Amino acid sequence: MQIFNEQLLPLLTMLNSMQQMDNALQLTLHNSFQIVEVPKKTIILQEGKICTNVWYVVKGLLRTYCHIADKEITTRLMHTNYLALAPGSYFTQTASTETIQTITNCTLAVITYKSMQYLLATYPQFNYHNRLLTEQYYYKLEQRLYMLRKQDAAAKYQFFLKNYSTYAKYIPQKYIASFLNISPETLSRVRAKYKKE
Amino acid sequence: MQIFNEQLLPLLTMLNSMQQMDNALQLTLHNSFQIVEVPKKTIILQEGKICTNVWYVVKGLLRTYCHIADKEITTRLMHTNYLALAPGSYFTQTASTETIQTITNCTLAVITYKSMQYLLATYPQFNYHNRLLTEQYYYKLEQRLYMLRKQDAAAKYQFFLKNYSTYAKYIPQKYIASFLNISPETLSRVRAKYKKE
DNA sequence: AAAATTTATTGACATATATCAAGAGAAAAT
DNA sequence: ATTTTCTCTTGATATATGTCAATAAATTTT
Repeated sequence: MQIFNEQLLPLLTMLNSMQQMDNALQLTLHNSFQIVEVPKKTIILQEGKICTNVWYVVKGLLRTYCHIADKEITTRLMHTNYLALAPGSYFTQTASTETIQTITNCTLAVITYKSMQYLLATYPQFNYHNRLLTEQYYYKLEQRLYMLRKQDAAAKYQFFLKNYSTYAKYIPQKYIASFLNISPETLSRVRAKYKKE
Repeated sequence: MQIFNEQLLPLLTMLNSMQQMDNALQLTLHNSFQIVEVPKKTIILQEGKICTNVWYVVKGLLRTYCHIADKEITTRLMHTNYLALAPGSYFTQTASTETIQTITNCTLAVITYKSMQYLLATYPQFNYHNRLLTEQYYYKLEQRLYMLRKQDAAAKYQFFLKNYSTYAKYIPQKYIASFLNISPETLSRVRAKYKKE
């Protein structure tokens, strides 16, 4: 019996819960990953480069950010059990407009775009898992879009609390502010008001 | 040789360009569609219902809208060669928070969720096309999210002009305004300024 | 541990956009 | 064709949030 790396078990379990993977697929997938330890504040994908990896977050917190009108905007917050990538770049294998950076020290499982393409071509079944994952990430993206449409700063912050409360204390407020598309000062005031009540 | 409905040819061509479909898949897919004519301002999916169809837009314009803080917000604009659905509802087969409505008279090709699931289960290859489509729609969604982060109303309107110019004149301004997350009055002022220059 | 740097808070003020309202224009209904 | 309804425009005003600045707090570096 194959001994799987326990750090990959949550990922494999999640994929198997969608649809049991054939042994060959599961084994090859498992062996395609490489575990890496990354210190905090490390850039793992630089804007302008092509995203040729997917990073499965075993442990830790990351963010993606980009520049809009000269400002650094945090566009995504990624935590344990999340797949980190720059979708726009990864899907089309063109230069990324986003940078991916660790916030805390992280344990990541890396798989290359090439390995993924091999797996998808060799095990047609794997397209199913991939489609479901893409659908899930589409749904999450839609939730963030709805957040940006919310009435005011307080409502946006509530969205953050609801979805990221577990990790809230590890994320600098200026990141949260740009993620919510409000100024750090406004976020500070919203939080101050919250504490009072 | 199979005679395909010419109204479905652009869709089939597009899917084949991703990866040539086997004859059986192509034929079954083709025959799973039903062509319908829908008058303008018709609701084809009501908020609260489960989205059990995908509508391929042969001809015409549609929108999705939802309610945020008692206001009707247009969340998507869909035109010829687009796949119309309520992703959040369709993917999970739960009640939709969005309504889908025609703007103009439309010719639509309808396929049911059930047929799609059958095709995906019977022809594993089809998961590939589905994943690529989901990726494409993910990318478009991301573009709309970036739009909402733009500096001011004028920049948002520019996004609209760039992406929807062909259809602009058929879309009531109040729909455009809520799509861009600005008030109709502000949009009117932005446009007035544009005309001057 | 102390110094230096970064981040968060708080106040004062500026500003883009929302809201309200009234009239003009366009589309739909009779 | 005329009336009715809906949509768009334009002005006046309100307001939430951005910007600037100065201090406080926290984090990082030496």
